[in-house]
Amino acid sequence: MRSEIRVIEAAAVERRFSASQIIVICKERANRLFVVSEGCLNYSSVTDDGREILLGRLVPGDAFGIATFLSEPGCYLGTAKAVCDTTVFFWDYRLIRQLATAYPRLAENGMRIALRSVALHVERHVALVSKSARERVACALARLGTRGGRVLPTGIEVDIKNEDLASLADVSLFTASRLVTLWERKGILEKSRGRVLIRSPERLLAA
Amino acid sequence: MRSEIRVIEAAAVERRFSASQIIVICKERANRLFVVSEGCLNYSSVTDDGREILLGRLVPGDAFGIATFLSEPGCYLGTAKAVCDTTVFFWDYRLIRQLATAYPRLAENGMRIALRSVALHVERHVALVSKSARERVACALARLGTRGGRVLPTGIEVDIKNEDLASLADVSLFTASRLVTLWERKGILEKSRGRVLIRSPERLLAA
DNA sequence: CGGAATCTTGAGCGGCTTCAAAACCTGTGG
DNA sequence: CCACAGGTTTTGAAGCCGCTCAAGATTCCG
Repeated sequence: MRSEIRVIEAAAVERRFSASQIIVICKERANRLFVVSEGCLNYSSVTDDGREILLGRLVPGDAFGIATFLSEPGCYLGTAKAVCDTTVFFWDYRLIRQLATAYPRLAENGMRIALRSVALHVERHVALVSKSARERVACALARLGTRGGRVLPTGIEVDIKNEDLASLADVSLFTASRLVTLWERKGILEKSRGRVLIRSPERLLAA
Repeated sequence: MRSEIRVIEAAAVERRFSASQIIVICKERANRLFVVSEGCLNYSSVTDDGREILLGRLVPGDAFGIATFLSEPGCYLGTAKAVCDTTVFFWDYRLIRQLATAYPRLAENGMRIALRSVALHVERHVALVSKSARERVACALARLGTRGGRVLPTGIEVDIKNEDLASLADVSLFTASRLVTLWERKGILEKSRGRVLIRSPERLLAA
């Protein structure tokens, strides 16, 4: 089991992407499995009229390209774009299939990731239908903080533009901006271009 | 391969549910894998304030309880309730785990189902954010027609209440009703209590 | 310094939702 | 066979949340 991991790790290729570089494109054939190692990236789909919809923010430990586990490979469900300098590991399709048959626990992990993804989407859907814009933005910010936020003595720092935050919470850029400045006035957080410092996650969610 | 299917089928238990009976409950431990054999059922989650959100309409061939494929079993993501008289096959957790290790193709099918589910949720999410209520209801109705609709000489018949249609399209009951009566006036469909007869799916989607 | 991103702020409006009430359909039991 | 009760559907009127649009302010970087 320990040795399994060593073999799989040894087979990985490491690649570095700089900010705003694109790693995979939505709807293209999924011929690689990726795992984020460092940095973070936006995973997004697009509407018919070309607007970008953030499906999620991927941080170290997150994977995409799970469709590589299937015998007839599917497609990437989103476009992955590096937010900051980011390194990923990847495995080619053939390789993943071999490893997955050799080590069934690998395939099971893929399944676990896929199911968690379904659960997240269901949760987001329910929130979108039943919660207010304010709650959704607060929740999105808080989640960004707990996943991939830098812990500073003064609070939790997150790299996010208002536009991306808006898309994550399914809200217009303007309402996101208004909410953030409102919270800043209340001292719940501090905002600067492309970054948010969350001083009090509790008060954020309580609002 | 042929024999695999026979073994798996032989291990299944068949069960009949009558209309509006509940088969599994949201968030309970997933200790069975189900496949719909006949009839149809609603798969739904709930909001904090108790409103029901339809995640999907399951028809023969559809499965739920995929979390049984994991070594530590997860939960059902929704409550399954029979819409009409419905029969399902199911396998207990232990059994599925044994079958899945004996026949890797079974586990792969589970993965395929999970990934399709993610894709469907992404599609619905994008539609919810970018399309109008009218388009979403039309699309939901059309999908109901192509999956599990009865083909009649005069059109495609679907068993659906306005309330359920509304929830599937993420629209209030009232706007769903208004749209359906509008389309009825135009001759695109006919509505009666709990049933819709789609005369022209093309004109429905074109609207 | 200039230009490009990003962010703020205000005003107006519109698509849906909400609420209320009435009409309708369907099966049930007297 | 009729009346009634339950669930379902229709319709209207009112209102609001969040979006759109426009313009300006701010920050960043080459």
